[in-house]
Amino acid sequence: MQAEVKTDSTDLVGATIGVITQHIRSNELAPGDKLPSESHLAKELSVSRSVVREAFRSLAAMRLINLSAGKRATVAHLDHGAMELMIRHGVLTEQISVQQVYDVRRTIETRTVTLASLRRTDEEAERIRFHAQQMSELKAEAEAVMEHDLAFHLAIAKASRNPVFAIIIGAFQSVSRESWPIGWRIRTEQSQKDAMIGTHIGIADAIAAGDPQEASHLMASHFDDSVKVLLDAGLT
Amino acid sequence: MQAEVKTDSTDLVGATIGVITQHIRSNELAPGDKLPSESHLAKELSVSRSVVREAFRSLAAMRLINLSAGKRATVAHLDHGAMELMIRHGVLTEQISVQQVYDVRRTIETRTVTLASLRRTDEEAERIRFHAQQMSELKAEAEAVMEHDLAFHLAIAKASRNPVFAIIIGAFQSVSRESWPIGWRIRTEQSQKDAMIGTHIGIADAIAAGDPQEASHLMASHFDDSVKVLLDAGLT
DNA sequence: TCAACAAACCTGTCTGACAGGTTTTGCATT
DNA sequence: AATGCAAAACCTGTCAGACAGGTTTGTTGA
Repeated sequence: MQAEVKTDSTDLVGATIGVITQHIRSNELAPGDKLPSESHLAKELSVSRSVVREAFRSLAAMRLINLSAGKRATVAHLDHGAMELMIRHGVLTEQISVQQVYDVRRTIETRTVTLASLRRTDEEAERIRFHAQQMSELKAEAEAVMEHDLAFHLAIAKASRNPVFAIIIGAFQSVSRESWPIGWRIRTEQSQKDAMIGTHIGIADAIAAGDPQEASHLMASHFDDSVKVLLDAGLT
Repeated sequence: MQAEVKTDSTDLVGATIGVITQHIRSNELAPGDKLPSESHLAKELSVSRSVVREAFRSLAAMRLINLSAGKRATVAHLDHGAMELMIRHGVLTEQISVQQVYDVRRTIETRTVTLASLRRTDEEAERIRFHAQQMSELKAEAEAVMEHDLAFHLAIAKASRNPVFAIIIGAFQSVSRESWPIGWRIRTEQSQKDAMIGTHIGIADAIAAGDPQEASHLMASHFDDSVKVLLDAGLT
């Protein structure tokens, strides 16, 4: 930890953020490790506690650290929360379209499903199949189907054993949660809904069977279909 | 804008963040549009200015809004800054490996290069080729080669016309900037460096020629090679 | 030894203040 | 009436001090 914040910097908070991240780096802090208290840092850097607080808040917003009342701030585990808000903001302000999100998902998920087929543990395969089956069993309740659908895709991303994929897929959840009901409603025939759920079960089977080609092929079809459905719904 | 923050919420700042994002949404604010002033919001929500300030800071950390002294806060354009810090943090705390980042890049960039081949304007093709050529011309200066390499990949992502791809690729830059020199040093023979630069020029040509298959094939090879090189360097 | 309690510490929030930077207002001049 | 400029109003960045809770730690008494 440096003794002082650069005084020439016109941005005290920014400089303080730098000191803190540097502190994490140079002390090789791991998730869960504690950071110095606000007042301690404030004294050490000769800035007011407000400045340190705002720096902490910024880092917490990006989910780099966790804050909670009374306790010291700790280094955070990787989390998709910040990116989720970012993507949501992009869609909200019309800088990103839902179609574009789906294209990214298709690109990534044909990969995660391939990796998951190769690397999944039995528990992971079981978990993935569980969500697909729940979609089938609860098909009368749209909300429940959606949640299991989202959980299904996230479980596959996690089984890919690459946390970056899991973060990105997780970040899309909030957007997916808004577009999903539209896709469900457009599939007016029960057969269409069954087909969609069937694809999920097929993917789960392929992953369990360790068949990456079949799995990625089904995943690609699934997304092609979803994109088509959303286009039919007039969602750009 | 609501008149009051939920008082039962134990997290005033969190609630305030919610009110602000809701304000952006319900007023359909676009990038550049102004937000209310801190004191105005504080009065309206019956909280202190500190709370509003910390909420603003949080949003600014995620690059959802821009702050600058004296001016009002504005809605921000999409930006990869927040995600960049997030990924960096993940690598720093050893929750993500460089290899994993490269796998994600490979997955995404074989797609962006395909899209770029199909959608690029002439200017974009020109810009992409420019960076590849600069890599060749400045091959004595590692630093310059690296910057043009990074710019090359980002230019392709932008030419894909999907901002989400550009954000993700942009977010990896800070990590790439640290691993790149290692890959450069491992390529001890000049012929290896030339081959690597040659691949970039080949990709630029394929994009200019509108040949997505050749482009994505070359990009895949490029990443296979890079991953191999980093593995040789002992980078997990 | 162990459990309850108190002290020390920490974060969350509030108030009030002041130094600059920015925008608006209104007046004076053309 | 239009224009240019200076003052006023507004805004953010930072600071100091205060107090209500929640958390941790250490001490004391059973």
